[in-house]
Amino acid sequence: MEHSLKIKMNQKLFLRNPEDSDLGRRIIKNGIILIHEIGFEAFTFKKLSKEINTTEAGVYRYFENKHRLLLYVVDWYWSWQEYRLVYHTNNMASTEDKIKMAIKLLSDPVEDDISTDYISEKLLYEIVMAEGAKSFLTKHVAEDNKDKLFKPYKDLSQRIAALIHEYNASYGYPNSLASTIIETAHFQKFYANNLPSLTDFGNGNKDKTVAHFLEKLVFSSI
Amino acid sequence: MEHSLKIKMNQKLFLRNPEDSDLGRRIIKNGIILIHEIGFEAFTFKKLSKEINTTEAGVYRYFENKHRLLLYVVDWYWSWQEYRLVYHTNNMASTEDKIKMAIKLLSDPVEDDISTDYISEKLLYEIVMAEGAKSFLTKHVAEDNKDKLFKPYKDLSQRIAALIHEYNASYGYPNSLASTIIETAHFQKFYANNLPSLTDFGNGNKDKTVAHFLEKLVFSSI
DNA sequence: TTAATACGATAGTAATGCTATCATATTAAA
DNA sequence: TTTAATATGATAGCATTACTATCGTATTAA
Repeated sequence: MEHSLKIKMNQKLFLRNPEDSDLGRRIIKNGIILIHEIGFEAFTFKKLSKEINTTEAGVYRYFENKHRLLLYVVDWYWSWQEYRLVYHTNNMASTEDKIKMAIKLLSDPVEDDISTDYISEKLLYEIVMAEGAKSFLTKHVAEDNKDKLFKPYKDLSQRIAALIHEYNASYGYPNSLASTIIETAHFQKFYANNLPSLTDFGNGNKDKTVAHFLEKLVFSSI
Repeated sequence: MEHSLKIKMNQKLFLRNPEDSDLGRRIIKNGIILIHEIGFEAFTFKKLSKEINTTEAGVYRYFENKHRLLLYVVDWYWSWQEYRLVYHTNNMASTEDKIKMAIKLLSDPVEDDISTDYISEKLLYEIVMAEGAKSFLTKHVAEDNKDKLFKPYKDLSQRIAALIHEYNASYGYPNSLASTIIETAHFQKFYANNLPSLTDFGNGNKDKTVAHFLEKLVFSSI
């Protein structure tokens, strides 16, 4: 049996649905590759259009601007993470195990899976680590939020918050703890790669991992 | 007695030291105001030069580009926070109290203090909340790090890590916990203001604060 | 008194972030 | 099967951004 994961994306993210055409899928696929390669600041639609043999105007027909494209791929990533969480905790009895699985899925290195042929989950993971915060650190965060552009992130966070509540209903900060887990998983990885003195995940410490750090943090406090 | 706080800034941050001239101080002062007002993406040296009645070239004589100016003010902020931490924990006997003070200083609303007439700490705090991560989320983070441009942040983090180690020498993740405290304090504030469902700090919950959330988190796990 | 410097004024240039128009190929509807 | 709609390619254009360079003058330091 072939599995093919189809994530329903918010219509406000795009002008024309990139899933529906070859050009659209090339925009997503090579957009991810190019953002990963040169960084979101240096990334332009002109450069992308050259990579995929179309014109700048061709890309603009799909996305209003590069920030919307970033939101698209970041949203896709969070939806994918939520799907993975549901999938991997489906048959689990213990809430503790479910929370541990959530931490593991957010912290462990991501490998490409077969779910979508034109999206590299591994590159997406690195993009979210390095550029993810830029999707909401803008002056138009309020309008974007009204358009529900952060829903996938919130859904994931709320799902984890619900697990925390299930584990201990008297704990006072399930939502903050959930968003902290998600942010910290990605930030600590970024630090470990780029500013390692801010972490304890040196090359010598094979036993010390982001997942273990977060597990201790979470289960001590809830 | 008049106190005047002088923070020694990394020479690589600027081409000409902005502290040394009236124009330089106007660049810093109004740079902070303008970044706060329109956001770092929309901020340009041309707009800033108009505000302070100089020319674009005039600003470029002080800073290579706007990212360096952001680094300058962010570095200033972290140095100021470290200074505050040292100052406020100076006469404390208990390590626990010192850690609580660190959390408090990073989490509580910042008010302008008299330390520097041309820098608004309150605006800086909001800039760091909304734009701070952009100072290191770049493709040139490695070179910037070599130039020690993140030293103030690291110094603050290491000082907190040292307190954590002092409190419990057997705890395995003092550096990661310290950087997590700093990041989380600012991120949770940003969320509370902009994406409140990711937090538990609604207007109704006067007793629930970022400081209390972090205190519980930290002292449960160490 | 001269020499250095800081700054204002102005110009220029490549790249960015778009918008608009027109032609053509393909697909869908009548 | 003709017609109409749609998607893409090709090209142009334009305001803004992100700089760099030059020149004259006022102020300051040697």
